[in-house]
Amino acid sequence: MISSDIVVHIKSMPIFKNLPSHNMEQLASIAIDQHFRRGEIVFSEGDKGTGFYVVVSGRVKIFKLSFEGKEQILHFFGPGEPFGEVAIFEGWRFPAHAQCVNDTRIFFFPRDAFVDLLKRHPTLSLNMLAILSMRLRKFTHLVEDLSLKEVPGRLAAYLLYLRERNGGRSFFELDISKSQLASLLGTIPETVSRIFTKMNKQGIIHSDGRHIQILDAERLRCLSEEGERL
Amino acid sequence: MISSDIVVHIKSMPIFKNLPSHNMEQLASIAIDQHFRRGEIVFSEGDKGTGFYVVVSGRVKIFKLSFEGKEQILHFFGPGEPFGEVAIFEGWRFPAHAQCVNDTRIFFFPRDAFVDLLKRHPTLSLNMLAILSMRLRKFTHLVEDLSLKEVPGRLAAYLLYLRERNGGRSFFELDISKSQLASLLGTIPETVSRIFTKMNKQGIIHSDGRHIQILDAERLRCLSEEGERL
DNA sequence: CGTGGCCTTGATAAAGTTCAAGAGCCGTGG
DNA sequence: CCACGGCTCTTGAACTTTATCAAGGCCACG
Repeated sequence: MISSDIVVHIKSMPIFKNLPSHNMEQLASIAIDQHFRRGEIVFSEGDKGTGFYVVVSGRVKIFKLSFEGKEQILHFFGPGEPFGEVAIFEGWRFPAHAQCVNDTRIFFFPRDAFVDLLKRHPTLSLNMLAILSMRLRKFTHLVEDLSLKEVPGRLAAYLLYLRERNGGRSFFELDISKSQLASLLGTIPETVSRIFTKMNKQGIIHSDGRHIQILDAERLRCLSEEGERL
Repeated sequence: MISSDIVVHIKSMPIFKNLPSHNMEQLASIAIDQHFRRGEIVFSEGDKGTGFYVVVSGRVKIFKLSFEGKEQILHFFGPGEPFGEVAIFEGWRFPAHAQCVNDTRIFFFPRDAFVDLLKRHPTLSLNMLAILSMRLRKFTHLVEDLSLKEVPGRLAAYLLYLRERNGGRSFFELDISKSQLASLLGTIPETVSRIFTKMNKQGIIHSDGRHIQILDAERLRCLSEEGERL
């Protein structure tokens, strides 16, 4: 007897959208319910991947580390988002680290049972293809940012993204610490701090701790899209 | 009557590996044979994608441009390699530009017919998933390089990669111009040139034009993996 | 033999990182 | 309730890396 709780969660996951109900139950029967504390590692770069994960609640960050310990965050994943799929289709080893940012609940789907299901359900494959495509698109953006924009431009883009994610409201909260933000933007906390200060002084934003208010969205757009200088 | 030439090429493409023969013919019947001159654009960022492409011969580069015109190359694709797939599974628009580096022959596969085939052939879906996964892995590397390594480290990594690709021989040729190499490494030709000069002076490599000989592979490894300085 | 492309080299400037110090904040425990 | 230690964040100054600008060399091709 499968916990109906698990089925309910699975039904709400975009990756399993449009699947017939009995498949949801199959999935529930292979899912392994896992709980992690804030800071715990789900997997490390190079680990063998024997399946993939979907976040139920909480948040996971995927990141790379340099020799000196500098961190580059590749993604944050929240409820409903899958991660670790690359290792099941190709290469077998995880290309980066995964760590829980909060206390987090995760379903783990073992590879073989899942691939079986994929073979029998084209819908599921197409969902998966769409997810990987979306991720590729995101990476394309990240590469563009890292190589073609300077840090103020990346920060500006991120603030505009946050505004969008908050329904277009110009007043919102940072959902991550500034150090994590630095790591996401491919820089260090000091640099982020200095840029925040400058943006405040120039009246582009008003920020206090994690509270951000965008005062001059047009200016942010110029910074992010046209390489304008601070 | 389908040109048997097309079928032959399709059969040799990894993406269609393990497909039954009659599907190869179906594919051949929907493939559109295209020819481009060196320098021609296949598609531009933002264009609507109505299908995807596979290189038959020649070479295509996928890249992003900054406002000031700086170029970041994301991939080079050669014979047998598909590109432009992201737009058919998600988002509809190409996230980057595609341009032919040489005179190039390409097969174009229209979206709908291809998705049809995907739905009926799990093998094809799994091939596709593997390809997208490989690409994600490559991007992970690219992001790591751009954000976590300095330019000498990236160049070192690229030289070691070239050596590997040449069956481990320490003497080989650059397959792209140094300007293109700069663009691939996320920097500018001047910087690449200076680093080559330094590596030569330090006896790490011996290079003359496009001919490269690796003299101290261990040193290259340190540069690329341990952040050692030139 | 001249012209255009690509590559090299040097001087200079900008952006970002490192190092170091200190401010603000919060939960714990005396 | 206050003091303490441990965070994260901020700020300043020196330094490193890389980009920019400018000039000149090399070579292939017409």
